[in-house]
Amino acid sequence: MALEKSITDCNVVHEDIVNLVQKEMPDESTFFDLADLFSIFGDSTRVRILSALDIHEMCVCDIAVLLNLTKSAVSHQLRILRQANLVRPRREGKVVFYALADEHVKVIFEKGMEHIYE
Amino acid sequence: MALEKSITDCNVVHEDIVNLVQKEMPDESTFFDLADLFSIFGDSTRVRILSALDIHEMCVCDIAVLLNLTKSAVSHQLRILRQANLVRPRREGKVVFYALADEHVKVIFEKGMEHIYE
DNA sequence: TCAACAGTTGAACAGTTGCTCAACTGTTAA
DNA sequence: TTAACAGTTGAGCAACTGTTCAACTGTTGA
Repeated sequence: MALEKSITDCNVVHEDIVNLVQKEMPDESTFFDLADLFSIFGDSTRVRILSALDIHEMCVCDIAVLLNLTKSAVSHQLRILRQANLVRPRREGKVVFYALADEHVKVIFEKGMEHIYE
Repeated sequence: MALEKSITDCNVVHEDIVNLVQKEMPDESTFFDLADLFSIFGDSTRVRILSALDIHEMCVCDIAVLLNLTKSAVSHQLRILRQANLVRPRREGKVVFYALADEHVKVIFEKGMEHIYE
């Protein structure tokens, strides 16, 4: 694939490297998906919710009290987490319990921790 | 530690669970650090830069041409990546080469991919 | 049937963020 | 010394995001 015409004001300094990297790199859409996933982890409120649910499933009120947020704020964030398949709701009467959807969350967490504490 | 007075309009529905989770959860500052790290991965431009550098070290011009961005835009993003210790600069004459700082980046990437493609 | 409460939703607002632009620094080569 | 070019930086702007507020739905129990 040829290099697209650049909007930059500089010459290609190392065309061989650019071509190599362009050939090896994943599809552009992959990066949008990746960025979307990581930006969900990029908010401390959502990360705290995920961390809490990693310990025990909780209802919206529990989370709100634990993190000192309004039910509304929690619910908005849970919607985002739900849409990303990171949490799973379970209704029991008036109460909706949320739990982590899978193990990936935990692993991504741990890798982030490792980077911070080195 | 006692539960802080909640701003929510709801009663604690499951006080035992809230207390358990509160006891087990990491420090609040941990979540700010984690969110800061992940929000860096939460932008497709930065993710693309990191992915490119994962294949080969590159100078600012190379990256700009590859991703069809201005040098300025790339430089701004590289500063953010530098400050987070995710990339490392190496000057050679007029040219500054950037490379990934460590292996964590790669691992965090891969875990993100795994979640997307399941 | 209806009051009470858990949870959801959409609009609005404040704060944040990524890019552009223009001016700058640093290095090389003539 | 100075022109040329790689890269950096700060201000400004447009787009995005998280919270609040108010109104809503859904379920329970009296």
